[in-house]
Amino acid sequence: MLNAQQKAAVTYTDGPLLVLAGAGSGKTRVIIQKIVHLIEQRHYPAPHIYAVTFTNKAAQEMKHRIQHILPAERRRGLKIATFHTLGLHILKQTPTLCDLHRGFSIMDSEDCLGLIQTFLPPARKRDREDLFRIQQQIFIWKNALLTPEAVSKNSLSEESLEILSLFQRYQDTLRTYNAVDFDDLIGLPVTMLQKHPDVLARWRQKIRHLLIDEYQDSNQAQYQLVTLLVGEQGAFTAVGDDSQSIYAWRGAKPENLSHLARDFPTLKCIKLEQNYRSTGRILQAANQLITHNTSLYEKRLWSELGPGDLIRVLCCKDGQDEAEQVIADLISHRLRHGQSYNHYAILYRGNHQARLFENVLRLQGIPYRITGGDSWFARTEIKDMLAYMRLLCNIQDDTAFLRVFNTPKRGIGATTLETLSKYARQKGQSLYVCAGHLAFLSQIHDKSRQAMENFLGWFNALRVRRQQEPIIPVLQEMVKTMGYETHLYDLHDTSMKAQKCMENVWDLILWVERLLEKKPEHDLSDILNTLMLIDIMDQSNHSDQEAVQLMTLHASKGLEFPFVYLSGMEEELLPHRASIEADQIEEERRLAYVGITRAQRLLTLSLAKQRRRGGELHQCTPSRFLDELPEDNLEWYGRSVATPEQSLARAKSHLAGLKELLK
DNA sequence: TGGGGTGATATTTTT
DNA sequence: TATCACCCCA
Repeated sequence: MLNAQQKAAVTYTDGPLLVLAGAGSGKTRVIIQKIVHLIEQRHYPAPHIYAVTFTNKAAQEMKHRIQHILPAERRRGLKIATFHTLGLHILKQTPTLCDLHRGFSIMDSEDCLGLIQTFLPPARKRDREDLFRIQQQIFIWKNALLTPEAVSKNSLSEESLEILSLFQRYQDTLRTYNAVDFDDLIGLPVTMLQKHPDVLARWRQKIRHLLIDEYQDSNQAQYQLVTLLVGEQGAFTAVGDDSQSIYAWRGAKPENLSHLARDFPTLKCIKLEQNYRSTGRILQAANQLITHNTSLYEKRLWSELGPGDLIRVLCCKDGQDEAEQVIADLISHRLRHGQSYNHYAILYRGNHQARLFENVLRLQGIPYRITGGDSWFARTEIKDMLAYMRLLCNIQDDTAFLRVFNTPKRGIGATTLETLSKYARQKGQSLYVCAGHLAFLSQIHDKSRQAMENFLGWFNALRVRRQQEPIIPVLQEMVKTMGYETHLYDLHDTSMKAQKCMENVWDLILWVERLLEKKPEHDLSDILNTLMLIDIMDQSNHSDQEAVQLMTLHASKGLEFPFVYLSGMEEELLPHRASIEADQIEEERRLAYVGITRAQRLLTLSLAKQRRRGGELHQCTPSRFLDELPEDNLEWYGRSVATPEQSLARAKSHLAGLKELLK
């Protein structure tokens, strides 16, 4: 059953609609029901409805839920995807209008960073901070939809001027590689649609209603894309909550919520304030915390679920102790209440905090699942394989070539590569293409030439087969003949590791195969691009074997769990140090808000008195956010403020204990 | 192949 | 400090 506001949001189709939905107010439900309403009641054909989310997980969840409501034939052609996937769809329709060709590659942030690195003089290559600053600036420009030319019109500092020239070179290189980065997936469609009204008209016809989840996370470029696609009449439903805006660092503009009212005068706005998720005390705590922020939209969440339990605060000695206490508590709680492990979540600010918990969980033999952290694609063997596949599809992709040409080692060294780079730059063609030129081959030593010719012969044969045969056997053949397994055994000191890597390689092939089965009309390059945007782990996560969930606060948004442990409630960690310095406490507070509102029935906060950070042992102060919670709702454990005497006494007794043990 | 030692390096969040 | 890549030796 829907409440009055939810129902209004679902059935309103007269114009642009903004739904301000507090945490746990049934936001996703509204989107799903609205899709159903559009199809069933308003007879929109499913292919004309597009729902966009920001994370794969959210998209996945939505697809999953709609499967249970709409029969397959009714939802055929319905699009539920991330913003970046939408951008990819648009690019794929008309790549040439964006200066791309069919089969273009997507490069991830790491690839892009590596690319920028190649532009810098060797002396600067090692300065990570420098590198990061450059990437960040380029990212900011791209998200403001600025071209290098546009940027150059402003007066710039010397440093910015230098970054600008790198930006220019970066963009040019991507285009010659026939590649795009993540930001291009949004930016290129926007500029293209602005320039080509006919294409825009086609897309407007195709997308008769656009639904956008977590609208507060959209950035400038994404806002532009939305306004273009929905046209003046504004056939869209945007759902968002400014209190849950936690992606400002990635360019998200929560102001986009209010910009909608400015750009669409007929915008209707509906607030959802009834929370169906959490018990009263948890909700009160969240409400009170967020009042310390200046928010764009006033709202007050309320719940009918009763007050529920107190929020517990576990004060721990250090990070290790925190992990042990939390997990001990979890174990006993589970036993006492006969709960299953997947009803528990441990949340934290940064991925590195997962380690301590992971260790203890493993020690206790408790099943757990970590979301986020290093993705599959960060693994070397996966990146290697993807590079091979990318090159197979797109021989312009020099980044892929650079990875491929000497992995495994083929006796083609730095000198040869340098000669090749020079030659290729002169010719203005890709490395792979040039590598086959006689004019180049004659310039290098016999041994290198032999190696290069062998490699090219082998790879070209694969490319020919790719055109004519089913792709999977070709890929399998490639893996078997490329000598990668031997390379792995050389690389790793244990055969165990090498075997594991090889398994990953075969898993990847398996994934490609499965994706192909699911979408038979796709070719390898489509699959590759899909893989770049979807983390394999997201999908395998669907195996719902029971396990405790570990994830960052960011990753937890949109999810809910009966029992939540929110760890690391300390200054410099939950308001993160960098955010304190950058004066971005409000975003951190929203992050805490997101964490608290994940809990349905029981929330446990934990903090450590000291924590090792880098080399040093760091004394921690409890998070200021703890002071901002209603004290009556909190129940403290172990809050003995240790005076020096107490510490001394504790140390003595500890020592005595040790002596006892030694006897 | 596997064990152990050394030295460098990291610490915010993600498509 | 803890981990990881890397290297050497058995």
